[in-house]
Amino acid sequence: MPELPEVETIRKQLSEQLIDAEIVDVEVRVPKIFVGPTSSPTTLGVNHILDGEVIAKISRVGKYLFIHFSSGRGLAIHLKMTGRLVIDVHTYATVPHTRVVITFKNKRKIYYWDTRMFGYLHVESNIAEAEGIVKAKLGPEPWVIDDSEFLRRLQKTGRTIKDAILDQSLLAGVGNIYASDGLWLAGIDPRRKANTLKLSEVKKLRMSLCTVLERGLATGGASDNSYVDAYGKRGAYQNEFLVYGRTGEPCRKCGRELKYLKIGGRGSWVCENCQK
DNA sequence: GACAACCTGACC
DNA sequence: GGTCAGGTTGTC
Repeated sequence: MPELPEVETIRKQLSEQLIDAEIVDVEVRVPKIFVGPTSSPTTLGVNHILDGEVIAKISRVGKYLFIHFSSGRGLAIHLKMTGRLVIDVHTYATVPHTRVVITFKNKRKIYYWDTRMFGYLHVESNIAEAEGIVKAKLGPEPWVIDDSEFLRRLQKTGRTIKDAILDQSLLAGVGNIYASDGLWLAGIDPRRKANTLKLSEVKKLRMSLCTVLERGLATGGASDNSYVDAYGKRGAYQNEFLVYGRTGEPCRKCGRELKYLKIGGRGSWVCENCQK
């Protein structure tokens, strides 16, 4: 599900609600999702490994979330395709696919819900260090990468530009929705080889990616499929997709039919008139 | 760099 | 029955 705007929305909401909250226990319904500090799954049932931990800060790198405890320990979280983190939406206690429940001393609860179970919560003994390792592995986010650095990175690969911007080690935070929409806004064909882009096109692409990510943030994210925010509410970016998922619908610039393509195994949408 | 794998569910 | 799905990792 979630790309940078969705994960950032959740990060903000968790921060608003749960700074200084103290954990009393963690209910593990699927052990492989709540992973212990030795990188091994925990056991089924109530787990006391985080008892007494107090949330000091919640940060995000790309699509990863880091819950920092005042002890220096923490949780590294990735929601992958269908992960949700919701606060106090108590219907989640009994609904199918709730995998982990964290309970706080003030009676509040975080439910981790995930149909496909690709996501995880990793217990980290040093969360700052864990965050640093992820940060080092990932590329910069679109609003901080330098245009010439972006160009340099794109010139090193023979892949399509679509594949390249989805590569988190090249550029962090962009997923299939914002990649598809950003390429359309920049007027660049997703099938182009990344190393054929000129500096002027790279600049335009970076700006366009920033624009669509900011639009995603402003609308509370894309709830085309299963995404909901930390309050269980849907975003609205799906109502203004530029091309994502709009097979056969008219291009918002020229009115021509948008085409569906498969690039690097992922769905892609393109206006062959506007994207070159 | 291509492709399968990790899973479940929705849709044709 | 088959294909597709917002992501990442590990294999050839």
